[in-house]
Amino acid sequence: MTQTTIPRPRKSPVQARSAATVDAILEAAARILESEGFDGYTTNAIAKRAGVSIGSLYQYFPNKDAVTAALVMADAMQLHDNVYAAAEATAGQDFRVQLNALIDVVVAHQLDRPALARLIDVEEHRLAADPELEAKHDSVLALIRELLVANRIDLPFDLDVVAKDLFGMVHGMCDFAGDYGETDPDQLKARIRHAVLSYLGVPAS
Amino acid sequence: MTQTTIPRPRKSPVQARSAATVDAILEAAARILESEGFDGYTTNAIAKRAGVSIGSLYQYFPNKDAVTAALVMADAMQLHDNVYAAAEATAGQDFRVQLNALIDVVVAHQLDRPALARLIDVEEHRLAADPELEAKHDSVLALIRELLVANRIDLPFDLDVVAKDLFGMVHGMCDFAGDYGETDPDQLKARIRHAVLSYLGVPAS
DNA sequence: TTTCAATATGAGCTATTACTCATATTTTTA
DNA sequence: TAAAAATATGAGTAATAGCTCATATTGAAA
Repeated sequence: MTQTTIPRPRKSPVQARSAATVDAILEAAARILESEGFDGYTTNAIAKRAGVSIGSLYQYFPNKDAVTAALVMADAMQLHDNVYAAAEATAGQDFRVQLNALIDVVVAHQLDRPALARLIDVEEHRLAADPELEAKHDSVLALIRELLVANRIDLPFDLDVVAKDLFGMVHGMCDFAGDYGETDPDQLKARIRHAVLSYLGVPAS
Repeated sequence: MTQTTIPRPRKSPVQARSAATVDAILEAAARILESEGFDGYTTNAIAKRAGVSIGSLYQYFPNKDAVTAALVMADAMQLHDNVYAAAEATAGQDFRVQLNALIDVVVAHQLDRPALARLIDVEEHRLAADPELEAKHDSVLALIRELLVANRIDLPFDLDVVAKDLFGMVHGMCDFAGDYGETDPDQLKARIRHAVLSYLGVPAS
């Protein structure tokens, strides 16, 4: 059964081998979710694929949801870090360049392992809200907002919700493209850029 | 356990009372998914909430996935019918009016029971592809495409993918709005209209 | 080297859940 | 009204999944 309590690691690994165990568990969990979906996503299967015993899994995670929560958090951190790296790499450049860099990161994040990304989204909703996770999300949205403010984007909407809209748009378009087996990511990216730029009222080039 | 075989009703109800039983089961399934999520979504719980025995449930559905598939299909048909009704009601009117009518339908469909809509989406992916279901989806997309063609929308993209993009955008924006607890649907609708119209290059009014 | 903490193991317990089936009740048909 | 078909019942079964715990092994500290 799934718990509703906030899942936290039971103990922190101090030696190198236990850190490797935790990593292996998370990677195995991701791969199972990706290849089997929720059906095959059992703690015994995760431990087996990770090459560790079920007992070891429960040494570092109090329950199954804790494994999932760690997976969700790792995913959020990766997106966060990539977004910030892209922003830094394009700082001071043309607005469109900056925006494209961000779009590239988000699209890549969604298209890299589409099935996994989708299931992580689902689990994110099911699990109790984790303040640390929310902070990562808010941080990403804040970055986008700042970019809009700095470039004097003027819309009849609050820029906070505009940032969310952009994120939602990109998300939704990626999901649908995946659903319909779109293969060319560049085509998709071009349309997403078009959608974002036109929403913001920025001339294409 | 979940089956991967295509779920089909075991037998069709012929008397009125059994049709009522089937309806009660599907409504109960929807309500449980909505209020408890996947955790509480068990066949025994569905039967109980529907006020029928577990045996009755399995008279009309060969397995649990068949219940879910029926739920998914009902949802798709509702959207399909509403979209076509809206198109018919605004036929011949201004393009923006027609488009707004469609947007209203899709947004309403997504916001009416947001948690349910989301979980139905998830199940839709997990279940084996049902040709009848795909046909409903394609039919909706085709309607949108026709609307674009009839109004000579000219974009550097194939109108097939444009229709999907629009759907994805609306979907994603609704989901995100729900996530962040947006309460005013009119505000959201205004932004979605803006997003769609600007993507299509149609002046606002 | 000895001691102790950290880590790893996996058989097995408990609870849950999808699903069956023998039986009972209701409705239709003849 | 009698027979047959349709529908409803729910205790029970088999399988599975989350999780524990007594024990073993490995590494660090003294």
